[in-house]
Amino acid sequence: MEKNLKSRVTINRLCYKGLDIFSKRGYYNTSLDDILKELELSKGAFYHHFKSKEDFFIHIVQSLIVQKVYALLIEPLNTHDDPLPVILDSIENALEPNKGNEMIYGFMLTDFLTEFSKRNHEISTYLKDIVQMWEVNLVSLLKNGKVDGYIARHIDCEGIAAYIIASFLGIRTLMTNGNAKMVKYQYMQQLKQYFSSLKPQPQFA
Amino acid sequence: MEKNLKSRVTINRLCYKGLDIFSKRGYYNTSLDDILKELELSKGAFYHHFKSKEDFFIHIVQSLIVQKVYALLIEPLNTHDDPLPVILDSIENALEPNKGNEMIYGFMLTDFLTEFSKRNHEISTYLKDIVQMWEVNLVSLLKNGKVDGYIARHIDCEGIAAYIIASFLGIRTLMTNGNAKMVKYQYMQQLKQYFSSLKPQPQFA
DNA sequence: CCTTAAACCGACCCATGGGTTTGTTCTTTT
DNA sequence: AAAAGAACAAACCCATGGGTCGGTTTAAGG
Repeated sequence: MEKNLKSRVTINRLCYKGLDIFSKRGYYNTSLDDILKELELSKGAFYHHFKSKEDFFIHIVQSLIVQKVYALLIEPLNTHDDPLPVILDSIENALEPNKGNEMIYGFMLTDFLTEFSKRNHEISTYLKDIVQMWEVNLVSLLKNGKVDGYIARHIDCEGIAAYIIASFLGIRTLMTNGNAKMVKYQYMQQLKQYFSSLKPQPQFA
Repeated sequence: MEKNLKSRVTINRLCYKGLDIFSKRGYYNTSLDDILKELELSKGAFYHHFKSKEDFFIHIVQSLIVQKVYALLIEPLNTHDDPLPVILDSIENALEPNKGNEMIYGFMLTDFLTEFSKRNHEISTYLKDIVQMWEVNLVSLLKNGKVDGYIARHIDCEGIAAYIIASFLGIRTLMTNGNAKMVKYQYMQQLKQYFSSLKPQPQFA
């Protein structure tokens, strides 16, 4: 195989498998050997492509995770329709179990955020940036929605965004039991309920 | 000092300092020596009182953490008033920075839940039990509130509880930035907004 | 070809940290 | 007061895991 190509293939295999295992077992609870064994690669191979485990994970964050969050939670917001159903759909979709191999619900931003918040400031920053990117886009969409009359004028759009994000991050923690499906259903119902209170109230004048 | 008393004093010092440091730096990121050094105790002292680090933490959970959650989030629910303001108050209070020494916001249930969910099933169970205890009490209070006409009849009380818990757990993650105070304010505002949608709608008949 | 360097292997190094063991100092007990 | 055991000190053991290093294979270029 061509050298350059082979290199990229190996890097890709490492990143995908790394994200897979990291998101299942956690970053600090996963050794490099855990990943390398499954890929039948050696330490030498790894350290030829990455300068450290941390460097490796940052690479994963900035390629795979950013991309995933963007596709699931941000790109769908690029619309001029009523914001609330659009947000509901994107969240519903993001909490769906992966169609593919495993039952990883939604994605792993929450877990990583918590795991790194006390242990690695740099990685924390990258992760928080992703959340903030989501927040910015939520706020923007909501403000447009307010202009278009989909959302009551007295509502604080930044507050809504923070609340949506908080509940989304939190629901991941609750879904780690066996009752994930039920919890998700309850969550979506209440999110709808909350959203209903954000609409402009019908005028009786 | 009397032997028995001295023993209890040491155990208490270990547990309080342990919870303090664990909640700041995380369980797996804290070595026993980190704790023992601050207390000027030795490994021998520790392993005289506890059979392992895990055993130590379980002891902390079942004494200190349970007690803290109970005092902050469960005991206040023991009322027959309108549930919604009561819940609001208890959460507001639980997110308040500790009056005492440090700026630990609210408490650390979320962090520990996430940290152990993938690494220690037994401890996870104990922590989830605490959350469930909270949930049960929330549901109970909400159902009473429904009977008393404080909450609209068509609302799912289990859903409300799950949603409250999710958002509470999630807000902790967002509050780890510098803007904790602002985030908390936004969160409380939106929680109020959400709660307003749970009240029985005024009848125009 | 034959050199060169990228890609990779695997043994090794070493700091960390949970846990053990041996020994010492007290208090309690008889 | 002497034996016994609790409370602790501190040196030690050892598995784990990130990172290094010398060597080997393989593809690219002259």
